Amino acid sequence: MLDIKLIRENPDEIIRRLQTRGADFSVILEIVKWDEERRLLLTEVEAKKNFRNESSKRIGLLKREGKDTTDIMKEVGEANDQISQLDAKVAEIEEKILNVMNVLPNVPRETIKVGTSDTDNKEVRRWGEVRMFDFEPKPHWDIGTGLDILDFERGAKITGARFTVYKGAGARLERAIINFMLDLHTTKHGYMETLPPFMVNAQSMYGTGQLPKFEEDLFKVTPFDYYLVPTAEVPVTNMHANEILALDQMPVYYTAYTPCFRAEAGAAGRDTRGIIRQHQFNKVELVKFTTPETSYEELEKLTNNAEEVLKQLKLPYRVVELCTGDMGFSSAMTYDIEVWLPAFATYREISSCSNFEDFQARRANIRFRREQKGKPEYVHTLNGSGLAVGRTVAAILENYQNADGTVTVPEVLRPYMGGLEIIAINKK
RNA sequence: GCCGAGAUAGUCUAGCGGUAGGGCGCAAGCCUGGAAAGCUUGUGGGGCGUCCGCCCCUCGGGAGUUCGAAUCUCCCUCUCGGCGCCA
Repeated sequence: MLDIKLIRENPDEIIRRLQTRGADFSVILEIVKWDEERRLLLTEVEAKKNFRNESSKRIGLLKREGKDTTDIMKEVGEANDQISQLDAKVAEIEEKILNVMNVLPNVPRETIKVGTSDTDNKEVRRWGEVRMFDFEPKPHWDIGTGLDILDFERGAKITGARFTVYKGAGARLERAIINFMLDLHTTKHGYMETLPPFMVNAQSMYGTGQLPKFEEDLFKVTPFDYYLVPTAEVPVTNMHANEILALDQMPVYYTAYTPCFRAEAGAAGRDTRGIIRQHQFNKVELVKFTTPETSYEELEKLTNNAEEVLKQLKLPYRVVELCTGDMGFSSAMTYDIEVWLPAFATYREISSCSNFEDFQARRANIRFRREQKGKPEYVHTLNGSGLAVGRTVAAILENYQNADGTVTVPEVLRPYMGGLEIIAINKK
């Protein structure tokens, strides 16, 4: 949610910056008109309410004295009719404003490169040596089925397309990665581990910006008003909804493992093979609540924390800064971390780290106080994947594959795999 | 799922048809050599305004009754206790 005061004061500036996302936002000018109309009506109806309050007090006094109140009650009755009409008009305008405000994306930070798609993204840095194979590297789905650690057919049988069964060392590898990431972030990077609900209510989805605009991307748990989480960002950010944080407890760092559920509406035909794009996948998420003046510094640190996972796994990656046209709805600035996948011969997104500034905080009403008596201000919220677990498995299978079809286990994961060094075909 | 009790400002609590009172916390002022204590004032959201102020809203959410609702009626949500079911 954008600040209506900013829109009121500088509509042209807001329009200009929003339009770098590649859509038309002249509706902002409508909002400004409605907002002015709303305030005029408010002044009018509040004067009438003042009359009603004063009159009601007098009626009380007059009745106590046993005097006649017929005339004044008639006046209040008329005022009441006008009040209910004006109130209805105000509510109508407010709804109109809110309906538009709810689907307005965040304003990109001033420094973000203007562009229309991922081809305009700016590469910030690269890390690691891309491995040269002396054999033809196989895609992770061939490696996974060859070792019988990924079972796509049974996943489809049990549930449907884009669901996969992990078996034996594959299941253990997934679990090992989760534990490794959580341990790294909690012991080295200062995050508090949380294990939130995997379903949230509509209010929480609104708070982080998934609703009302992106309902078709979510799994709804009928007949409840609950949704399966598409990312731990939703439950963890909403942990502090409607709260006022104390300055001395900030910045707040949380990490959380959750499965993520995405309908992937509109993704038909893309990444249909393998585990790159699933309806259900695991992710370890990093979430921060910061003051406005430190949020961009915290974004750098958060991104570095996610990169550290890839460094320790010795997986080559690059970091790109998303252009205005490629950024998510709620974000003001986003870094994507892309891991090298040999079979695709390209870098693929494995983490997305964003600063939402006060966009989510305003929707979810998350504030902090600088001083005991000070006015509450909105916090800045940030999050990033640290990392997507399924895609990490895919990256390990492809980058660590051997000519005989086996896969070497990255050193840092071996303690989590009972010392296993090589994943060979499942014996049972 | 059933029965009961609750939800009041940062926090605790009173009020149960006349427009939110008190305690604590916090802040400012007075007092003081300085503090504590004490006393006074303030404490959420919004609107209007020549910055002095004025007004509206807010008692879990919504609808209704009334000149007037924290208070009465109905619906819903959540919390706590008991019973039932259950990994």
